[in-house]
Amino acid sequence: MLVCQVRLLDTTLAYDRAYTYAIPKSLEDKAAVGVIAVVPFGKGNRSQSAFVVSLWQESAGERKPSELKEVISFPDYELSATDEMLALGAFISDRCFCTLGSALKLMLPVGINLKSKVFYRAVPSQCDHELYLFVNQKERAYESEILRSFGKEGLAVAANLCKKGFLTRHSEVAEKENVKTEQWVKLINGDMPLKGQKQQLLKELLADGDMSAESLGKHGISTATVRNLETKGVVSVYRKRLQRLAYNPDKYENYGYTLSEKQCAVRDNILEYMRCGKPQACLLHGVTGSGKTKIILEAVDEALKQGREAIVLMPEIGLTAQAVSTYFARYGEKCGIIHSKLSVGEKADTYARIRSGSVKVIIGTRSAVFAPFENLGLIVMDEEQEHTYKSEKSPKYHARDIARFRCARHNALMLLASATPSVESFYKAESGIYHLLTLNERFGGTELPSVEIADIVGDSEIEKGKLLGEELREALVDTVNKGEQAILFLGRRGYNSALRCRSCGYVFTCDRCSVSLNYHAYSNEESRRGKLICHYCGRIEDKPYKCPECGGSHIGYFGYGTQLLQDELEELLGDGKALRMDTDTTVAKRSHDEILEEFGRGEASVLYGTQMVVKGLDFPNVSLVGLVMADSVLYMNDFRAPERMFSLITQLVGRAGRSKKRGRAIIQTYNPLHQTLRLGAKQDYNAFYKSEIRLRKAVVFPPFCDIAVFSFSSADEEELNRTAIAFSGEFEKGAEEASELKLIKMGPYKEGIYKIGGKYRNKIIVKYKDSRECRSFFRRLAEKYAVPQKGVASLDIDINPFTV
DNA sequence: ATGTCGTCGTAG
DNA sequence: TACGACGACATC
Repeated sequence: MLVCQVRLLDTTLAYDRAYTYAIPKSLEDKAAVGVIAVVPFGKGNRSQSAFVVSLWQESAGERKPSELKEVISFPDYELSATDEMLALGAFISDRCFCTLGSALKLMLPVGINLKSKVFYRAVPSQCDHELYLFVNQKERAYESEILRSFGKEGLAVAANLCKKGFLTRHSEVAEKENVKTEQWVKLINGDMPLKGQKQQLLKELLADGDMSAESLGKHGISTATVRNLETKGVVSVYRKRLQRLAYNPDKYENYGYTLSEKQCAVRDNILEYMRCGKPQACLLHGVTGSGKTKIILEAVDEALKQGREAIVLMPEIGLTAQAVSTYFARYGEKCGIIHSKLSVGEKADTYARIRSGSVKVIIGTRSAVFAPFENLGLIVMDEEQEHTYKSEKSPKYHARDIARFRCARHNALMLLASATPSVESFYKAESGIYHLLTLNERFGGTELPSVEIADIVGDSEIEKGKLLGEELREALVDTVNKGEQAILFLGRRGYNSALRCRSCGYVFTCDRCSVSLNYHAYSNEESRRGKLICHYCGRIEDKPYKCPECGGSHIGYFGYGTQLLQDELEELLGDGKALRMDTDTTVAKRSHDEILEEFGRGEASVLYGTQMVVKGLDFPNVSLVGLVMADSVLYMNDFRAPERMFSLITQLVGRAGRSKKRGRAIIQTYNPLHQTLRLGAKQDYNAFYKSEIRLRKAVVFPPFCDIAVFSFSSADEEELNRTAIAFSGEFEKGAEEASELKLIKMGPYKEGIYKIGGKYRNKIIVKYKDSRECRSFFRRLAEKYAVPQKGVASLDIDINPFTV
């Protein structure tokens, strides 16, 4: 008897383990490790989808046949989990405390629906119940249809009718692969004389190659015309898997370059790592404009030359269209793209092209790290410090960890690249875990823009409540008059939790954590309302009446809107001169590009907005960049705030440094002496890193520890507190018993935004050093709490989150 | 999550 | 005595 173990795709942690099933004789030849199986599960034998993880022959006497259920089917998907996928899934579920199924689903080609569905069938009988007649009308009446037509009680009635024998209940796993095809038309006999105008046009169009029926439609050719010519034997119609190329390779120009001596040296190092046959990790620290992209291209070339594949990850594809075009120009058809804004069909196409071996290079965002290559030579992470590499949805994996795992398995190179590496990665490079390669020369002799820190304390415009201080206003007017362009960056919109003295700019910070205190104006909890709270140590202070620095009593929040800036810019420069780009204006897929193209054509003088304006955009006519309010970034309650500030300044400065003329960068702040700003202005990463790592070490933050955040949520506040306190107690007990793990627990704290979507949220923060023992301790807790149960708030675990 | 089974309470 | 509600329990 052939027997297999499977892991379910849809489970909760509580019952996430291997289950053993017998394989019926008729299915034996389809069984293999990694294939998807449909199995009956639970008392009701609901159909569930699962991956086969092991397979063996058992002699008949070994166990009673009744002990095992049988596999229902092995659906014919063109996919099966490789050993690597299964191992990676186990790795993810171990680190992220999620089920193996949810980890494996990350790697599943998109467009496959594996959800189990319940349906009813009518038993031929004399029953005139409304619901019976409804079910009797169709082959299968799905639970969802009954729910739609009869509401909730319909399901109860259905259960009743089953009991009485009028209906039978079944379940199935949807086995449809979501592959879309479209009609294409081919010219097969061009010599035949044609009369009609439309027919002539069709022939001409097809002379250059096949076309889809849809695009023929755009030329005014109806399906009737096509069908007519098909019957005459002039054209043939066939169905083709929809190929939706998000980017048309034709429109990209090849990008020629030569490497400097220094760049060659770095390149040679990288090639050496790629040729050594062992897994390697390397941090390429290159200042803006030092030619990192060229080096990455050479590394990709090497992977292809070795007959291996490469993945190049970018923080956000929509913002790096220029970079993407470089890859398309160079690798053409061998290049594919994966990111979250692609449609299901587009992703399925790309996966299919990877599987067929025609795509060797994948450019993409976080999820592209799972691209199903089987002979990887290289994984690049550009701008490796970016938070977009960490998933915000469970499983909350970090692409860097996945890259490390895959590179280890493929003896490949993990190449992290950045102008401002994360403190963690630079620390690893310094300690010799990663090879450190540095490019500190800008090529082409372009000069770094001058960076000016504009002190806005006492600025007459700012005191009037304006966002643009005297210096920045002047510079803007000057730039526009010269016919040049400017980019303005605003901090996060409408986020105003830090308190500031309006007279001297003093920001209220927690002296134990050197982060800003959060002012809780509208806390739901009496004891916190109107108080200043530190989210790291939990300390609570009364709202101060006067500034401890200057004694002034004008104390206010940070916070401003883009609208205000719009008004100011219009007043200053005239209507239609400023273009806004933020999440509100860029919900549509193409909108980014449209805005950027408009700006690129010079239709506006100023581009302003949040994060997106600072990403790798090259506009040679931009000679001024402004950071409207540095302080809002600096005092976000997060230990990574300085790191992000530094990175932000670097990127901003980079935007103004692309032209022949020397650019200017102006940073408005109430804290002109803040060290991060000063080092940022000087673009002295090494000094910044040194001071930052010293601080992290002193207060024990990553890389000197790991951080686990246990977040609870519940619609019932009482239940939330009960759970968090119970968990907290249990945690302390466990931590005491295993004191060698050196766990430091903080909290429970209320979440900064206490209520979201009707749910109250709480969290416990734990500092620890990752180890197998710690993970198994956490897992024990997770299995107990991260399971939906009545009277207990639900738990979510985030390991090393980006913001704490 | 989700079905089954057993216990308990209330109406008949 | 009978049926429904609710909680414990297990999921190959």
